Amino acid sequence: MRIATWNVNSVRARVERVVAFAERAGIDVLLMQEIKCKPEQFPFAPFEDAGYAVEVHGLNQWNGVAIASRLPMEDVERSFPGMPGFKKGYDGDDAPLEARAISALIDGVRLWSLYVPNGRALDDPHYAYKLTFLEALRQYVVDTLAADPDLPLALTGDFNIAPTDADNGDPSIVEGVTTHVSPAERAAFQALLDAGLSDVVRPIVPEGFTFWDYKQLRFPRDEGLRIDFILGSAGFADVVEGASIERDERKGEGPSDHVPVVVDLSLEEEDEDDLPMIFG
DNA sequence: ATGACGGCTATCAGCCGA
Repeated sequence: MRIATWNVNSVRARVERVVAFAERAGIDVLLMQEIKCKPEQFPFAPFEDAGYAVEVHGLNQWNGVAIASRLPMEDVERSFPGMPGFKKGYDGDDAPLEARAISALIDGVRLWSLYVPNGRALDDPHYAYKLTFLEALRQYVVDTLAADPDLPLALTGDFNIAPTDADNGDPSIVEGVTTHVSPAERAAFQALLDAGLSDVVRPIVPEGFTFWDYKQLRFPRDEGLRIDFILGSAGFADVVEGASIERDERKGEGPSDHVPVVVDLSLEEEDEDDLPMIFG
């Protein structure tokens, strides 16, 4: 099974690019973030024509997550237990939820497509929301793995954190000045790992960014950030047999500012591509 | 070229993104 996570920065603006990539790369499950639309606005037809069913969680023009799969999706969940909400003028507990998390069980693997809040600025309420969101996510992982320690579980998506200095090549992102690199954000990311997850891509792809700002020639200068991850439980990491960061998807006409991150899993059931061509 | 930001709507200005 080949999965990919991708912040597409509006699925309507580049649906042809997104579906073409999924087909060309042989993606079985595409976990999308920032679809920027409601379900009734989602361009289902190009996905369905390519053999993908799609589960969508979108409330308005902001955020939005979806999963396109050509394998059966079971037990779809929207938002994770304990996920906080956010809205200007509301405080803490009664703020409505945003569309930042969707999950499905596919071939026994619990996959999440997550769009972690940006944070905006260190003194912005959105920054506190980001840290609360990450702590709730950590608690979800702890509870889920306590109930089922062997579960193949993966958190995929845009975490909006550059965990190490090597993950920050953008000179406008500075510790003490901007979000994405603060000690508190990095500690929250580390706490997810301490809860029983590991970055399954980094051991295979040790270098490289997943995002380059549209501004300031960031891509040609390779001044990007590594902020999109696939974090897997032990039961997930054990079946990872390959990974890639699809840097070429930042090139050409109308790219997203993020590129896909891909992982290959070796699951017993799925061997069609490896069998000899006995039927011609 | 990988080249100076792009997507959205309560649109032609303002918000959001990282």
